[in-house]
Amino acid sequence: MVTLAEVARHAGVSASTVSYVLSGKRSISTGTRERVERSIQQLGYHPNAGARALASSRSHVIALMMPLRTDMYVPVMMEIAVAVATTARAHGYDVLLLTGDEGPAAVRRVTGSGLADAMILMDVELDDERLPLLRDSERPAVLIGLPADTTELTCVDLDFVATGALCVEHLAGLGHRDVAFIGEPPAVYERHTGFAERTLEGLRGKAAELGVRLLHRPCEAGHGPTSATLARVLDERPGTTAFIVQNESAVEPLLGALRRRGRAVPEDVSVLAICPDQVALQASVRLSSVSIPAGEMGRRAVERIVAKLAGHGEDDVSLIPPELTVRASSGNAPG
Amino acid sequence: MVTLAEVARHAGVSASTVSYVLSGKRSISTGTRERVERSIQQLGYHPNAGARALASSRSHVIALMMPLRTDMYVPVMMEIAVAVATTARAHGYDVLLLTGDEGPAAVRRVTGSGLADAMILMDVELDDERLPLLRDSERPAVLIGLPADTTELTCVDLDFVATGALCVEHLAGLGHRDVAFIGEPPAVYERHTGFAERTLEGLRGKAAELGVRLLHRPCEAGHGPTSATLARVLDERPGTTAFIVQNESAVEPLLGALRRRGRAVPEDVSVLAICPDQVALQASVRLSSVSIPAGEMGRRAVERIVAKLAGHGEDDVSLIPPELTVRASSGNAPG
DNA sequence: GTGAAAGCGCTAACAA
DNA sequence: TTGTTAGCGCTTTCAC
Repeated sequence: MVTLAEVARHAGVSASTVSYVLSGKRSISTGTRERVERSIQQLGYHPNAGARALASSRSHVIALMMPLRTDMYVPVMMEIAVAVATTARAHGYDVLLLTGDEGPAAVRRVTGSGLADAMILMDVELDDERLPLLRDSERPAVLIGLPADTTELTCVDLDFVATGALCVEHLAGLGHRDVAFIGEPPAVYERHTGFAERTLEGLRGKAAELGVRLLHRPCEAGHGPTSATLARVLDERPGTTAFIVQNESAVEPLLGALRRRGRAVPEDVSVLAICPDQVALQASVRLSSVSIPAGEMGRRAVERIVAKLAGHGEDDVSLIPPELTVRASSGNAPG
Repeated sequence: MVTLAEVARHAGVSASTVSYVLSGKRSISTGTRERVERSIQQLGYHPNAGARALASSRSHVIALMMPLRTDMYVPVMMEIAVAVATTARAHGYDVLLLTGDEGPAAVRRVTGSGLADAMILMDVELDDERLPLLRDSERPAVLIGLPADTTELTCVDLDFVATGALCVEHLAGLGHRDVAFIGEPPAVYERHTGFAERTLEGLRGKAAELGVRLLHRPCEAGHGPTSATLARVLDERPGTTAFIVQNESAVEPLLGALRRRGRAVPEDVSVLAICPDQVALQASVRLSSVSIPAGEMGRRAVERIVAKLAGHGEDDVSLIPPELTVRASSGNAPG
């Protein structure tokens, strides 16, 4: 293993000079810098991460805590993770992957040991048990998702309240008066997941405002449960002319079930999805949708973290405004 | 920040004693151990990761290198990642997430800096450019997937050759003589991804052996491309009575397209998938399938790594035998 | 612009 | 069974 001392000897300078060439924390004459850089190349030197962390009390690692639940749409999680990793690298950080199963203990372990300089938490619940720890910790943290109380916390998320409102607005504008909302599986609501409740809030608020009748039905993944949910909705509200879907695994089954009942999209019923663009585009009907900006969320989270680690950057909530793309699945209410 | 020295003082013992209580590398009297453990609790001590890594030259971190490509089925990657993280934690290791975009440089960086003790690589190509580095490195590595040349390498994978053979065998046993194989998108084959080529090898070998006619068609994701592929197959081989699908995004579109053509599954055509159980179960027809044991692959990879880090464990290829579950989508050939 | 040297917190001989 | 101590490789004051 090549050490900094060996590089220093090879370049004929002191250890501190090599260190400063690497960190750029003091000015170095061009000649010296070049000599050092050449030695680094020739010897194939890589600074030892542990030694660096010990001496500087900075690991240059960001911890990313992911849920290990399987009832959330996985590609979104993955896209966030990849965006986090990529953005972090661009800022000189590596990413440590933590799964949710350790719970608050993981927060203690990682912050306590100096394994990571900061953390990003996904899948935040409204009253998340990790939050008190985060508030007390002196290490920066960013939540992807919004808890009930955001004081002393930095959060990044899609504005789901606005998303819900936007969906209702779009459909109301097309003349729909009876709208059904096909949501995530019941467990997601029972867990009080922030995004699910906030979407509902936006939906209900705007529906009340515009005099739209709204039916909310959580829905398990798969064809069977989706058909059953649809059947129930149409029994209870035969006049339903539009569906809002926030459940990737129900999108295609719903389209199939509507077809089997002879309901044409968008002539007889409109379908509006809240999902990643990829899902909207690959569905059997090109779906009008509000997209989930997963990559953008991951990127923003890292940028917030990096700013905080650099000293600037205060606590705040950064909500990404929803964007609705009209495609082939929404149209005027029939009649 | 609480240090080991403070714990030692608090417990009235020396630093090394605390260290040995933590590592278990030498026997400690029960009384001392209890005193030390109580001090650790009371002070809320967490060993500093950097210092530990520096002194022991072990970071207790395993790097996991993931592709950032999006043309592979994401839930499988994710399931592997979660299994790796969970299993690693159970063995006292953390997981560093690397995306593929740094390529071989990431291998150099991580092994050179001692950031990680070992690495796990996913999405291995047949002639992967990271392999020479891995062979030279003194740090253990495990590949999830199989390159062309496995000498000096440790690999874990589903036995895709056997998988292909098993699929043909099952269908041939049901009397099918004309089988079409709907594969991954063309890019996957052009990249010479190990699993795709090996599946094909198993398929072709067994088909030749049993006198089954096999048509291979790569297929892009989505409804449009899948319908087009199906149309082409049925034009070229009107007698096709069975489909093998190794492409999660084509499964449901294929079933839909067959329905639209009035072909009943499994009475008119059989469909056999190579996919995770979840996909097979959530499809509109419960699919006969060979499952992708993603979790098992992640677990095995970590166990191999841990064994190597402990000194035992030699290089070898660990192939998981395929398991075919017959569900509702495969049956006797018509006629 | 550069060097010398004192740690950072822990591990693992070596001693007792 | 326990203590003493010399590093591990780097950063960063302090001095020049």
